Amino acid sequence: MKDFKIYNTLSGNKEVFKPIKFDSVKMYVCGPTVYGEPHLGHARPAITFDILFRYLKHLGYKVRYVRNITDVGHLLNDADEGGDKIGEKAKSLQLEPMEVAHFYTKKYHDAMSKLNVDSPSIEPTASGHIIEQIDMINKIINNGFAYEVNGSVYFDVVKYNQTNNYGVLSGRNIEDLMDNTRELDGQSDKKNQVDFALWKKASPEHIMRWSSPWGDGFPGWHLECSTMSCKYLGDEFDIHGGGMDLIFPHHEAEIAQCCAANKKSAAKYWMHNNMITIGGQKMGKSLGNFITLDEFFNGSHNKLKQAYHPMVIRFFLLQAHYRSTIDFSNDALQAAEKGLVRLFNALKTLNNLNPKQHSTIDISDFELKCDQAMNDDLNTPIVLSYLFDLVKIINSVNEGKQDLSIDDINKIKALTHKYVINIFGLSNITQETNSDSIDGLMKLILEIRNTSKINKNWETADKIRNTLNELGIQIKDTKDGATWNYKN
RNA sequence: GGUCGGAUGGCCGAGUGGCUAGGCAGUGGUCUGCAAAACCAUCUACACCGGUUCGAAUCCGGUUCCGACCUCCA
Repeated sequence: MKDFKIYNTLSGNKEVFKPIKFDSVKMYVCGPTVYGEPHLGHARPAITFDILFRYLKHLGYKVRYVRNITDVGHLLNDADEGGDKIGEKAKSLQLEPMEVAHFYTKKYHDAMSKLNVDSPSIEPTASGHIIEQIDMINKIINNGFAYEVNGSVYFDVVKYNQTNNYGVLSGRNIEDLMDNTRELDGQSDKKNQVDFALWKKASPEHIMRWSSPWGDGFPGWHLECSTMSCKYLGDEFDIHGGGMDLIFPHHEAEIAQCCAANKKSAAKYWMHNNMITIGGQKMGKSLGNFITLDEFFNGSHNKLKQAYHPMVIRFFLLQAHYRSTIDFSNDALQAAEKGLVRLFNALKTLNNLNPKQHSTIDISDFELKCDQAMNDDLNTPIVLSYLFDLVKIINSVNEGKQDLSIDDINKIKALTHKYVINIFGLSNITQETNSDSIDGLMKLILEIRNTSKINKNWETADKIRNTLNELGIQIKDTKDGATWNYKN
């Protein structure tokens, strides 16, 4: 437990993880804005931090994991007007904004559930914490780090930076930011371009709005995470996670808000997953190449050659380290699918191995090696490589080329269950039959085929094999007779 | 333009100053009436140019290319 290292964006180094309270961990991860179909980009942080959540629990910590739902329509463009995503969607569909948010929240939950992402401990919504956000704004104003103009409230970054470091996380310095920030393309109420909104006055046509001491409006787009993490995890908590694209400005602003309000910088460890690409290209709304999770699951996108089981996507993501970019392509996904099937076939084989008196192969250090890989900043691809070494061993034993004792078989069972099922959250994608009548039918058909084979009636035997194949059922002739399974 | 990261074999993707990552594909084999499946074995590598070192894919410098953020995004 003491050797668990994670990469902290704050320091730029791997650090030994030490929770603030010895036996419990408090973590916060930025969740989705629910205005559109959940897509591949949502899967990466969800799965990365699901693995972390599971691993921390496995290490024996009590974990409180908070992941928000952003259901407040923040401005598309912080500079001035521009619509908000949820509001725009609601207008175009002629729906109440909360109908839009609810619809996509449900879709997100469905997709996460298919990916076997565990539900976090708390999943708060931004709209449910308007009062808390207003309170936090007041704190920041009272501490002198925010100002009100025309019904909007802005964070005074320049003033904040005199006593704090705006840029601790992202490594930016304020002078560069001042130089680089674009010319205002409209009149802005902000004192400086680097300032960001804590509260925005709602224009008459803005449909998502709440009343506040500064008039009708809506909270700024960095505030909810600061507010909700403080509310449920305290002013100081252990881990804050999210995608790398959020480092600046979102997480930088969160730190500033928390310091300005509470004089404490919120999280001790900041963890960021890298992005995904599709065919080597960044996936993004603006590029129009994003593929929704549903499209992956049913193969309906024109860039996909087939449907991919959610577990294939999960497995595929685990084959890369979370801080590397990962490229999605049909070739890579098909490779992952085969690898996943092979892994689970071996686990099935493992249950039927004949133990011998002594093992001819030493498996004693596999668990240690797996643990070490996980402790090294969640190196899931290395763990998988060890698991595939075990696959090879299991198959060799099954072939009679190696022996394993009952003790060692049980050790392997425990180890694979711990990693494959509990920590990685994978499951078998091969369809198992669940119908007695199908089982009986197949048994009959295979018997008839076997009789044909004995009688050297190849025509009938092959017809059975080929027809079943066309129906999606694969016959496998083995030494011990024929078996069958559904093709994926 | 500023800040940061990357370039690994046919594809994906780890890693590291000397010791085979792994998956998929390919090739060879086992099995089979034939095939498929399954299993076993195995080939292809570290962008380019210099430097440090007994030794570099791994460290340092330079070059080229790619990407991320700076603007909504996971």
